[in-house]
Amino acid sequence: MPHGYFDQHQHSDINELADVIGELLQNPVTIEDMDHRLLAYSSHSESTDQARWSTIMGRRVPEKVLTRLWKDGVFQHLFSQVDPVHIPEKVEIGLGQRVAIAIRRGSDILGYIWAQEVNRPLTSEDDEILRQAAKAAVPLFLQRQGKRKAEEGRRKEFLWELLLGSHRDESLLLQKAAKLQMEIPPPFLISVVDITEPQGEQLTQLLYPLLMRDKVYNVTDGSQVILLICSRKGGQCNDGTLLQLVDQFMEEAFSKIVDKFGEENVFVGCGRPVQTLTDSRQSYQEALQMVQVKRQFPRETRHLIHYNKLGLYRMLAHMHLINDAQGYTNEGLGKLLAYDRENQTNLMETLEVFLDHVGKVNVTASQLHIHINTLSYRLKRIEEITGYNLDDPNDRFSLYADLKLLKI
Amino acid sequence: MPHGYFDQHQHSDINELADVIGELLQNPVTIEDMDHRLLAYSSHSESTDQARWSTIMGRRVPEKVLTRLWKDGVFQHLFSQVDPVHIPEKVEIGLGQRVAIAIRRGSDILGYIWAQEVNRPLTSEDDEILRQAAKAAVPLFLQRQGKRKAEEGRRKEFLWELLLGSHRDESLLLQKAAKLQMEIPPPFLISVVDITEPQGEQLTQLLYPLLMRDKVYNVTDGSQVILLICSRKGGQCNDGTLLQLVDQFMEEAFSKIVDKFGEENVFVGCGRPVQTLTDSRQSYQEALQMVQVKRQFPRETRHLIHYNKLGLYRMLAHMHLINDAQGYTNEGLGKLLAYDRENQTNLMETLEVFLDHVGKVNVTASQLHIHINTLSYRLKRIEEITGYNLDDPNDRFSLYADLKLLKI
DNA sequence: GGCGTATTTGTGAAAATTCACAAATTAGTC
DNA sequence: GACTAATTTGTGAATTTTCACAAATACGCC
Repeated sequence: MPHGYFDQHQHSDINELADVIGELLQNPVTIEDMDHRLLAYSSHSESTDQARWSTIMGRRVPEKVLTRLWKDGVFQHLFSQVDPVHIPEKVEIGLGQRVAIAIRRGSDILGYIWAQEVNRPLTSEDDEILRQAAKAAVPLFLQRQGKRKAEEGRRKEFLWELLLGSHRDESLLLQKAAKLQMEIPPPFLISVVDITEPQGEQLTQLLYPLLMRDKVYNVTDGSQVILLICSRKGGQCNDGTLLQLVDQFMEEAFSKIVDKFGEENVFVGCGRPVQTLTDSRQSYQEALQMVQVKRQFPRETRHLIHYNKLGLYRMLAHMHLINDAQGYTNEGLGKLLAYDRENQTNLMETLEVFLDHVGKVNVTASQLHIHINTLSYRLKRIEEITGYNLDDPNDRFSLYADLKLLKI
Repeated sequence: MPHGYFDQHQHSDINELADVIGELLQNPVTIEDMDHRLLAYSSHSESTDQARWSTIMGRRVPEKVLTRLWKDGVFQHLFSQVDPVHIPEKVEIGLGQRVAIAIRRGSDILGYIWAQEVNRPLTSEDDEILRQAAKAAVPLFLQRQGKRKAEEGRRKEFLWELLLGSHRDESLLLQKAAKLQMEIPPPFLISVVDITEPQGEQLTQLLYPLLMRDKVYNVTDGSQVILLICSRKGGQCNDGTLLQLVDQFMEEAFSKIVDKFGEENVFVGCGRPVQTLTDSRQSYQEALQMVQVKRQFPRETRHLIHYNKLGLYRMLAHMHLINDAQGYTNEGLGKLLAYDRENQTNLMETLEVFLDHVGKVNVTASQLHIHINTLSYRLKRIEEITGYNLDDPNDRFSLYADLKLLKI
């Protein structure tokens, strides 16, 4: 019957626990939460490896190490079993030989304990120590989680306040943010991720690793997840680098979500970068507008992420209103539509594909599965019927805009 | 000393005068105003030619006859001399041999008297009769002109009312129009002709023959002439045929004006066709907007006449407002502008010419007098600097629109 | 002056576009 | 079924576009 290593006292401090484990194993120990942020590390040992050093300095496991361990299937092991996992040395990422165990409650993983093997190799006896250590850590994690939950609630409340309120007093908002320990160095922006079918909560879970890695705050609203994104290193970040960062973030996030839900169900939009918390609302509105536009024009706006590059689609709603007010209709397109209806042709589609491919005939023809001469014939026909000249930039613009407007 | 043929009585009626001349000359006589509208014709004679017959039936000299007489220099003769002009037969236009004289007061020409030579040839004695007849006609013309002036004044007043007032009661307007004998069968439209330098009055004079031929009412406002244009045959005219008619009218008018003042000084715009007098204002506003836009974008809108085909330029002012309100700027173009400034390049111009020629590289290159590979290099550079993709329709339209917006 | 970078021009080959013309196909009408 | 008109596809040649690569030129900087 095994010894009860952690029976004597309830550990009130997680660092204390780390020290106790370290002493028992006679090796350096670190404890991380589920997002690999450093929670505690044993203090007594002097010798360590590059990976542990970086983790402590950065208060988080380096990305490089994490991705490598993912690739090597270490985490998959940790997820699927209760026992410690022995990991051989991986020189390329500065990771010495070590043992890891997941801290779990039921099927949930709360965090990890890592033990190096620098002073002595770890035996199966040590595995038992780690098993018990993982159990002993659970109450500490739950306690921590409780605090965090409450704080998260207040943070989310504040985020909604930023998104919806129309504020005047920037300094008041800054104070609130500071009280909630939310660092939001400008510039930042608001992004909306909208999924047709699943609940936002599921989405958040999916994105969780990403949300943690970059400086992102989030709230959920029905099928939407709303993100506030800023750079970790505030000072050196201008609008351009923020957009780059978001691009990168979205690329990863998007592929994850699309894998799960299918591209046609996912809509992502970002408002413009803003400098003040007061302007959060503006950025949020823009992100919302983007999502709406992308639902209406999924194909045309598929590759768009940033509000500033919405181009025509930024104007479309306004143009629709103006046209309504003026009683404007594009007579050429009207005639074309009538012609299509009367003759069961599809000149309208032909025109749209043509315009969507900036007038490249071979691309258009192959897209429509027609002979290139057929296309050329149809285009001539379209010019005759509409009275527009496809070689005139303004006529092209009119047709493109009015064509898209017809879809509203 | 010559006989005073018309001394005995003041002719109160112009038809009476025509009959007296006809009897003296023993030949058919017609009297026309300066615009060749029939005012009177002698009644006694039975034999006549095709030209006279058409003139009487159409209450105006046929266009065919007029243009031929212009070409043959007959009118030039009539303008430059006080004596009658003898005109040989012109079979092709059904014009028999005749004599014509201008009715003048000082240097102004008020109208014409025509005498055919069907019953007997006209001698120099008859020329004297015509000279005296022309003199005798002057008071009748002045009297007529006086009436017309007053009526014209009331008509112009009414036109301004249509253009500027915001009316509710269509039937009231119709009544007024009827009282002024202004037939305005719908559809009609308002057009504005704007000349940079000369006074509108001069312009009206230049256009006078055209104004008379088609159903056009006009008023002058500073450097602008405002026209209300409708079809003579109201019932059969729909919007499309009206636009065609206007095209034709403008083609002729435009060439006349451009010949005189140079293309860069002339701006013509037409509002949309409307069905009710109440809507005149709308059409007028559109015509005004067109003229304004054409001043701002003379090259781009040179060939545009109808409001409905303004395309992008119809939206530009609105878009400008929206952008201002949103604080939107096209960052790509901003970068390009900065780049041009720092490196004394002209990528901006390159881009504009490229877009103005719907992406045809050879046209663009020749327009810019550069090698085609230079152009291709610059375009690649433009894409790099702006971050826009010239093969993306939305990007293209954004650049096109925002480029033109920069000029406002 | 020399150096490196940005820009322009040249060459040539593959691919795409334009155009005219002919043949085949389709659809509607009598 | 035969006829007509509209549409589609095919062929071929002249022109244009695209692309890669090399050489020449321009410009700022040390």
